[in-house]
Amino acid sequence: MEGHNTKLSKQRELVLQIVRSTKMHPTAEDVYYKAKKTMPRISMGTVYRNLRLLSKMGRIKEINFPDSPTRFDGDMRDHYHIRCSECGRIEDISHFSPRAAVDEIEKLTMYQIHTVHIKYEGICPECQKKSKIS
Amino acid sequence: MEGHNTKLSKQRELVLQIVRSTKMHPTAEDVYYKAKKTMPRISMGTVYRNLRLLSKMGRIKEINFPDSPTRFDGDMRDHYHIRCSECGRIEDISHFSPRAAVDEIEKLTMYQIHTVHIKYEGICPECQKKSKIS
DNA sequence: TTAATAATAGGAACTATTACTAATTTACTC
DNA sequence: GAGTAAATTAGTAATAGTTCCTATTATTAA
Repeated sequence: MEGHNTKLSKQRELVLQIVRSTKMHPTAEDVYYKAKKTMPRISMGTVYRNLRLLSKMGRIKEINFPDSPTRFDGDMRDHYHIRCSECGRIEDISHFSPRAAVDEIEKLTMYQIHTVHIKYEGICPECQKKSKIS
Repeated sequence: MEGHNTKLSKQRELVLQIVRSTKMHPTAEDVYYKAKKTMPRISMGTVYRNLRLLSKMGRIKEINFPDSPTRFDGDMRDHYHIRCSECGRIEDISHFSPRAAVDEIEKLTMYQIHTVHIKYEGICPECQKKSKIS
């Protein structure tokens, strides 16, 4: 996997810059239309491929909420997200650790929270064994 | 929205029972094939529609991880999920509050955790206003 | 029992995403 | 710098997951 200093193709650079320069948590489509303003011939496939790669490179984050397309976030600092189940907007939550009580987050954001999703991702014991062997 | 005591159609009842009777966090497809064993003529559309409805009724939960189809969980008790990024399996985490340190969860599960997703869902201030007016 | 309502099976349609391919760009070597 | 290999692209076709549509069937209420 390429490091943070690897030179990126023009298209990849543009995609990264677009995702980084907004707090709107854009979808792939959003990124595509913004990119077209600078590079009218860029293709959707290129946008998707680069979003995927940048995400694997650890330079942007994917945000998946149910029933909506994947969104992307260029802010790699530790923070969480809150979505309005009515209008679908996604906003950042900062300055609070995951330990913050839901009450506190409600006060901070003025949202009426009804669901908390907490998910961990990692490598399970069996797969850890497998990768040691191979 | 119907309550917990509303009588469900046979198909809806079956879908609910299948999701409840496993800890495998099945996909819609999984549910469909299990359902066919009891009701060979049940259709995919029916399975999807009922999963969606049951989820909206608050009788089952949806689990969305990136790059994989939606999974369903009939266990409505407070608990969290952990996915292996290698093999994709999803397991439950119980007995720990969201406050549990990642370290503790690693010890408990033997996973090597590399990502924590925390998401809140609720209704934003603007939408709260809107629903008061209408 | 009839009329209204809800739910179904089956299949078509849709949306988000990925895969394919020929052409282009970039990087590497002499 | 020219030649060659490797990476990336644009454009398009294909796919997977999910939702929608329609005619039919089941359920409920009067």
